[in-house]
Amino acid sequence: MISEIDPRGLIAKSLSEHSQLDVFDTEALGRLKARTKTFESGSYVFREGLSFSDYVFVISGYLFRQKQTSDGYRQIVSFTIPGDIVNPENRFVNNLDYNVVCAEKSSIAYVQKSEFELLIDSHPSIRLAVDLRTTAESRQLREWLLNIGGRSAKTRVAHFLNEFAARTKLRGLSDGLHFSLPMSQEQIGDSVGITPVHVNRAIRSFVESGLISHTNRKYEIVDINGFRQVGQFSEKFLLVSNFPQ
Amino acid sequence: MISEIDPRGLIAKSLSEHSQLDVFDTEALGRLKARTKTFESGSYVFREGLSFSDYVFVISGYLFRQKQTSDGYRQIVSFTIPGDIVNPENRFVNNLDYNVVCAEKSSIAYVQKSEFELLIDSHPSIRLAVDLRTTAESRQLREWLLNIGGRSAKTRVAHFLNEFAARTKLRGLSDGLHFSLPMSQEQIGDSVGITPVHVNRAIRSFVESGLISHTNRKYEIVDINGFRQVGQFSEKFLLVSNFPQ
DNA sequence: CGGTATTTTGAGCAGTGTCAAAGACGGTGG
DNA sequence: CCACCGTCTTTGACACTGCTCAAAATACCG
Repeated sequence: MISEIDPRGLIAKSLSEHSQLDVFDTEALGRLKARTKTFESGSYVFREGLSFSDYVFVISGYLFRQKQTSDGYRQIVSFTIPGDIVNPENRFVNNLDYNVVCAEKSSIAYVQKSEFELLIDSHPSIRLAVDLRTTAESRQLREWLLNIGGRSAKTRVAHFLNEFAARTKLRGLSDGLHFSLPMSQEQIGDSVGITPVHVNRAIRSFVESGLISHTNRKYEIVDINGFRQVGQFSEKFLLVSNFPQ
Repeated sequence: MISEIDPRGLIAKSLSEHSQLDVFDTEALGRLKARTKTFESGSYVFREGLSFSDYVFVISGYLFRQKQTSDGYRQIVSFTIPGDIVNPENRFVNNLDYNVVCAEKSSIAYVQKSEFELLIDSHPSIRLAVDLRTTAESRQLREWLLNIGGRSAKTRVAHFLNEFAARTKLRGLSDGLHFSLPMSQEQIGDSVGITPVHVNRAIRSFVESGLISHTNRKYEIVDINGFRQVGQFSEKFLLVSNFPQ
């Protein structure tokens, strides 16, 4: 099941989302020594505040970054897809301000801090690629802020589903119209700031109006233009434009 | 009024918030050649998507970074205080995904891209400081996401006011208890995702319960512990810990 | 196959939003 | 220096989105 995914290619693909990598860069990425580990659904890959030193790449599976209020509400602040770096801030700090939890059984690769940073230092375009990924993630945070702060419950859910479709397509993990989303409706709710009951009503309304179809956790976007419109979704925020202008 | 603020010292102070700068770093920062410009309240310093090339520092005044939905809602995604870099992503991209607007009359310093990057390249601790500021800003975005997604209207407003107090204190711009907040209640609402009417009710309730006092746009936090508790506020997220652990 | 977690649905309610108007403030021009 | 005007704050009444509680139906897992 996982075997069809090429970890090294995925990471290179992730890093070349916003700028070019050449063959030497890609090969160097392929030579990284990684220790891989599998986590069950729901298990914590990182705990907030604990220090670490390795870089962590997602090989397969989807993970959440999440924070909590003092009265127990859990807010999902982003999710990773295969190829993403879980802790890019590892270059600058040695702990995280969020927890990282698996949405499903996931496979994770650990790369030593020194080894990855040596790679970055010797390959300027890999360094740029990592920096651009970080910039892109900041943009995603701001878009989520706009989504949660400024849109209705239904629109938020549609935006979230559109984002998942777009990101997996960009990474070559789906065709952008058919995908299985390994998240409960409660987790979707915690991502967009509404209750699971309301997530359900939103999704059902999309199905009823013929925008998507949905069974178990498989989604098909039937009317992509209509669905994007409902979610006020534009994939512009997923793409950062690189120099030169 | 502005004359009591030392721009160069402020920028150094901003950059040394999360790591150490030595005298040589500070002096080098002081030698930066800057072109300064004054903007009126409400004017745009940057427009989303437009390309630029200079680094922009805030000398005095408060600015918003803001985005809009397609149906016109405006979400403020962060605000800057004097000493901040408005566009730190200038190192990697040449345009912004948000607009930058003055909350009040503000003074801005432009530093040439090449000059600032030369400085970064020759001063590793300045480079680290900039990277740490960027990391800190990502943390702030995630905290805002938690605030908007997971807390009640009153709690959000209290959290926002606490954050303003804490950040200005950290930068040496207030004592953390008395401050004038140059934002309308509508702008506060757009920051935390509620209507201005509701912001007003929240603030009034804080006044009535003796947590703060408030006239015009001057605030005094009377019961700091109580007010932090109401806002579920901890300033941990403002501080990133530097290596070594 | 049984037990558990998730999805789905309903009914009632609470927190926020909407609309509207009055009061306060601050800036401007005469 | 004052009167005016526009913007912001404050307040009230009411509507509605989204939440709570609860229970049934369905899917998942060992």
